[in-house]
Amino acid sequence: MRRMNNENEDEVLANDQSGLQLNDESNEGHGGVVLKKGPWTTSEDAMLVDYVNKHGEGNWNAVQKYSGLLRCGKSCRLRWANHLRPNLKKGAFTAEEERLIAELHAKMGNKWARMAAHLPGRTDNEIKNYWNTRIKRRQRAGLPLYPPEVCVQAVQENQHGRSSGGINGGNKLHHDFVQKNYEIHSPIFDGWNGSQGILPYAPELPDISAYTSMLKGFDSSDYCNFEQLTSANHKRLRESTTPFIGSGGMSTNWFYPFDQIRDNTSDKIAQSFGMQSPFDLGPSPHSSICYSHSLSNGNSSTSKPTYEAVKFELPSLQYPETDVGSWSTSPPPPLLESVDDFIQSPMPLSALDSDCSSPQNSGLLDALLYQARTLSSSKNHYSDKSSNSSTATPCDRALSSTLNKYETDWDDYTDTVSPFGATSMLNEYPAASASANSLDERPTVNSFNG
DNA sequence: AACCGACTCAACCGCTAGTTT
DNA sequence: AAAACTAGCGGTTGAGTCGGT
Repeated sequence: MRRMNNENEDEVLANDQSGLQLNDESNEGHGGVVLKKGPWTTSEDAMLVDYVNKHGEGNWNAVQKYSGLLRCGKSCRLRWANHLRPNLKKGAFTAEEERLIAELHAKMGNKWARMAAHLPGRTDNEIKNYWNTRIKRRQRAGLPLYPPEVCVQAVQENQHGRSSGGINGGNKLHHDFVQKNYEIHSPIFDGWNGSQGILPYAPELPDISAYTSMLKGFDSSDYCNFEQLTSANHKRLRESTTPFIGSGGMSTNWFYPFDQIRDNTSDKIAQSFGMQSPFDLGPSPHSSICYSHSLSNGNSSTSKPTYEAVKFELPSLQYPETDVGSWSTSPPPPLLESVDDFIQSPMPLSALDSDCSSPQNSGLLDALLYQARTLSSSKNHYSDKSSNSSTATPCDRALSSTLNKYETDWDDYTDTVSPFGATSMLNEYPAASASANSLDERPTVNSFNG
């Protein structure tokens, strides 16, 4: 296919004008012409380029009529956009591009076209493929999706946005950033029901007030019809249902069992991996920033009654970007849209703030900060090893501590000999460990068994 | 050498939003 | 206002390739 040389492509075309999905009755063009599907040949490319040169882009449905191509307009547009248009950059992504993609994805989510707009010469399809591949690799290896600098930057930008106030001064983190780095699963997203009672540990759930603070302004009635939501919007919801390791049983095994890390040493490890409440900014909340960990425990014995509500409501935290102006004052849009936009809501780079649509009700960071405040004001048995600037608020200190520790842990995490590194987690997750030695994952070196 | 599983990526499909009639 | 059309987006699929056994 893509590596098929041009000669072979033309051969295919010559030998098989009627083959290769050509006779799909459902693909008739104008005048009942059967449209071709499948790989493009060089001659088809030439025809398309010729057409575009003469008529310009757009009006793709006319291509077939005027160029003689037996392709639907859609196919032509795609071929042009992804392969034929000038200034396309081919080849592997550079490190800078990869960093930018991660950064963009942290803020935009699966908005491939928007991301492509920030990566000259790259196509949405290319970025999408890259990201999906990256997701697979990193998930298999038990690595966080986003590099630490992206997490830190995102958090800092968010914090900055908050401090600068204004209606757009809130969350710039995308749901995927939240979900994949905080691993806040929703039953919508991860088949929570099937996992109830499965997880071997029962993380303390954050005070629901953290969430309610995120949700303030939301009409509770928006959350009442979950069943309809899930069925009606099944396809769209999958967008955020990035399959995690063990997602067959869901995220059940995504983390090594909490029970196994109860001694002092392993407690630290657990904290490093954010085994506490993902919003727990106490011991090592930082780790929840980029280390995936599941909230979808479903262990009812420890889950607060509100937990389910949390899980239900989380996807509804963002409004459609068109609603930015009314973010702080208007009731939320219908849940369906809320969920969809939560999943897909664009969170443009701060440097590209023109379309910044961050709501005041910021969600993740608010929850983080709220929890930080809560924890700071309560007795903190890890209290204040961090520098306590006289001006810093407890919240700031907690966040600062979070970020610092997070960076440290990232180093540990990427340190293959570190007992706090990925190795330990992978060893607790054989499936991940078994296949973790590829590409950007570091090989597992040793095991750590607490 | 053959097999097999993982990976990559081009292309397709379904859907939605915007525009035109 | 509604229907039809068009463009674009994001998810998914499947064929080819690669690397390990």
